[in-house]
Amino acid sequence: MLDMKFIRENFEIVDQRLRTRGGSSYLEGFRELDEKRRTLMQANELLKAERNRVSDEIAKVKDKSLVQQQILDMRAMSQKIKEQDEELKQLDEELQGFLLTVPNLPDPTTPLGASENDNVQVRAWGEPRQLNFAAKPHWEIGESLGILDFERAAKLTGARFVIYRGAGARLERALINFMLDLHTGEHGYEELLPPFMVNRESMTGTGQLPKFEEDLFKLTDPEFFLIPTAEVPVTNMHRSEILKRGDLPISYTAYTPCFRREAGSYGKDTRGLIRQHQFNKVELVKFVHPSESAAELEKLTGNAEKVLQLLELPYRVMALCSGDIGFSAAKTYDLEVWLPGQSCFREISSCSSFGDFQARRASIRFREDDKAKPEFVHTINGSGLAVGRTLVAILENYQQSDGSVVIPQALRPYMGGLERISC
RNA sequence: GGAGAGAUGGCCGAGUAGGUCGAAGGCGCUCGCCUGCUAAGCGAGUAUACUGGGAAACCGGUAUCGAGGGUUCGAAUCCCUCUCUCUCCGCCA
Repeated sequence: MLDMKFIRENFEIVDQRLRTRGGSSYLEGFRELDEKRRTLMQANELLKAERNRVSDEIAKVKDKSLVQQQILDMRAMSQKIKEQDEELKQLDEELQGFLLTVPNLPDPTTPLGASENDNVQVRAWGEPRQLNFAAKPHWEIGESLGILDFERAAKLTGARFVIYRGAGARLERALINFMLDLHTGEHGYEELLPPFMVNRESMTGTGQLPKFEEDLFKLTDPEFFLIPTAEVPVTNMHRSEILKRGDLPISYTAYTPCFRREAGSYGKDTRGLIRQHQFNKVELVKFVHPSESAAELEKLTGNAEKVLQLLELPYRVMALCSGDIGFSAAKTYDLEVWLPGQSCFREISSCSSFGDFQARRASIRFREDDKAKPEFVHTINGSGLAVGRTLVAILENYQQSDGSVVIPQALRPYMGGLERISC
């Protein structure tokens, strides 16, 4: 959420920067609504001040029969105040609802552009493997090795689900452990295992709601939402808290399954593991001091890259352009891994800084020192990595001409020493 | 699922026959004094949001004692609903 006062005082600049996301103005109607609210509010508070003053006077008088007239006057005034309160509440809700649907300001370092075609490659690591045989896509490899079963998963649940079997299930589990061990052991993150369902407030705190409800799986009675990413429970952990300066930066890593409706993506990536309704992810989340936010994004991105490097999977780092960054993000780096089976780079991690956008929504603050007023922290998060897509990358990059798949060196300890998956 | 207890400021904790309570007291913290170190002592200060004025320092208003409604001229205090926490019983991985 953007600061209402900031929008008011910098309207043109804010409007202009938001427009770099594409589409028309996001601030239509803001000024009128804001003006209306403040005008009413001033009138209303004037009445309340008067009521408080007279009520104090009444309190001082022992014999209430002497102040019958004032009591009657105040009765009428209270009625008026009540009506205004009602009207004001509506305006507040309207304004709040409005602000919740305004996306974050793109960071000045976010490249300008209209679509993913305008994203900028920042760096690349590793040489895309040249296989001396016809590379197969991962779903063919997975099915022929008997480690991925899409058909039976469709029977159990439906399209966009999978059953991992045998070495495949173990490989997924090995990746999760490998990533968590790396981030906790080498990169200084604290491991969390949060709830996989959260309430509406949490979804609003990180920006999924109110705008993107159709992307979520929702439970009723009680109303919970299945998390689309661990970012939601982990970021909301410190919702409505005031942290100490010395606590920052806070770094958490968490494995969770992620649940996404993938509404509007019908026809896209229908085959294989790339786009599932349920997938596993190890997430990295940081709460940082505003002055450290840029550096911490670089660090977190590097932490995610490290996973790919240790697995020896070639990738490139893309800076997303203003038209392609997410609703809550100010700046985003995507890590794209090379997939020989499909001859393309695919997103395997998305690392974003949010400035104080999420912190303001979720009211996550800190004090510079014990004397200082609370300020909003900055939040940063990224996948470290999407586990299913990592498995895809391994299958496609490590496939052999005989149909088997070699296990990357770094994972073998997690696979009980297994060096190769074959039929 | 059944029975009971509770939710107050950064923390602990008073306050329930409605008004002088944004809220005692303590701790913590900040500034100053004092003490040749440390500890102790003394004095002052120390919530947040919105909003009006001001370049700013700052000054004023309103709201907030789990959340939302109600009663009242006036509610932390009374009534209703909800959420959460704790204890006991049942059930359960």
